Amino acid sequence: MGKGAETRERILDQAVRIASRDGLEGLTIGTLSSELGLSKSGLFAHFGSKDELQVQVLQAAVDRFTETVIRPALAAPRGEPRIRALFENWLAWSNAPDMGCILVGASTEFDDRPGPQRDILAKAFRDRSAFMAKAARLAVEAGHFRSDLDPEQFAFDLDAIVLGYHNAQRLMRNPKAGDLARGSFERLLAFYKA
Amino acid sequence: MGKGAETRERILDQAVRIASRDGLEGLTIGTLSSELGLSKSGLFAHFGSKDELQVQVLQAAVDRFTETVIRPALAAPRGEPRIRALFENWLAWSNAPDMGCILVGASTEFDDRPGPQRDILAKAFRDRSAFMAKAARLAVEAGHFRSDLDPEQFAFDLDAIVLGYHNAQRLMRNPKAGDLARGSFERLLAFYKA
DNA sequence: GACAGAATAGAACGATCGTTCGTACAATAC
DNA sequence: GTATTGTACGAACGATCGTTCTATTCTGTC
Repeated sequence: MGKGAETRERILDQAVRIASRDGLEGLTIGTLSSELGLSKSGLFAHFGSKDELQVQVLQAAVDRFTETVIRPALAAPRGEPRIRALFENWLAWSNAPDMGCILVGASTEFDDRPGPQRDILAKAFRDRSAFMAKAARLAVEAGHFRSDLDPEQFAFDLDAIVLGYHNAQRLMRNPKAGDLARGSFERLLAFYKA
Repeated sequence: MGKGAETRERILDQAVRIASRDGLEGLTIGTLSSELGLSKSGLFAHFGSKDELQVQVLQAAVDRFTETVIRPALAAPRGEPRIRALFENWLAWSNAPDMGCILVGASTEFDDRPGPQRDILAKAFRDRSAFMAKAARLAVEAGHFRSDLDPEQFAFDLDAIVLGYHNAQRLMRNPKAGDLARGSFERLLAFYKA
């Protein structure tokens, strides 16, 4: 990896952190460069525009989500175990102060503003839904879940629980957020179990 | 109502609209004043600071939510009908282009930033949860729901469904978002029905 | 070790940010 | 009708925004 790519990674690393705290629009080239000890123009040259910086930050966040939540879940056996692993990994991600916020935050920042940022997010969320739906189908095939299960509905339900957890945990600071999310999750599983 | 209060209302009205599109931080005194045909300083004088403007915009949004979603639901009979009314009003609110976004958006903008904005949001969300929990308790008393229902869990579940709807509808533009949310809602009700 | 290209710094641009100030007009009180 | 108060404006402030230059330093190649 050349020197350029190396610092670019360092930049994105810090940028994800800032964007998770202040949102993607709150991420500023000035503060980002000064926190990294770089010059504004030096940092800017890596991306060419703020839009491109935002796009790359988003892509980095999406990649990390895949690496942290999705991929480890694939190590668990198909069916219910994999779905449980996915859920727990996801809760942990959502709780991480440096990253949990960025995708949810960006999704509300850009859901009404067309552009590449929105496109990346929409694709990432649709992919995630598709992954959950597929995991549900595999659970049906494995005999863990009822065969009349609607995979898309299952994906929606699971997504909603994690969003609810995020809100209860981060905004309301509800100490029972984890218990409530798991309660909801167990009811979901109980309903679909074969 | 004096002239001052009148323009202040006009300002907040437009401000809620802008904040719903661009977020509370994206709401700018310059654009807000120019969209209203006012001078920056004239508008500014009504609030004294951007923080205070944000606080009043948030409070206005919370009040409108109460007026649009909560109060009409209270007109429905206690128990299941009231809960159904609440749910449908809430979905409609979430879909309104001018307002549905502002509370959800602001909650992710400020969930990691202490201050009066966060306080207002956290209180509003906790109050809403408490209202849902109480509605669930009334449904138990009315004999519509099982007596072993956990009101707090019910409130979490309902909250999560609407958040999931919001995300599926606004970001993913999933045309089935309404069906999915209602499917989830019916499963919730079926589970708790006496 | 000279050289080409990439990587970074520095200064400056116009625009816009939130905010302050002094002033002018409008409404209200006496 | 005058005095007082409330309401809005215009100009300007310093700070910061994203961006564009030019110049300098560093990196890797023959």
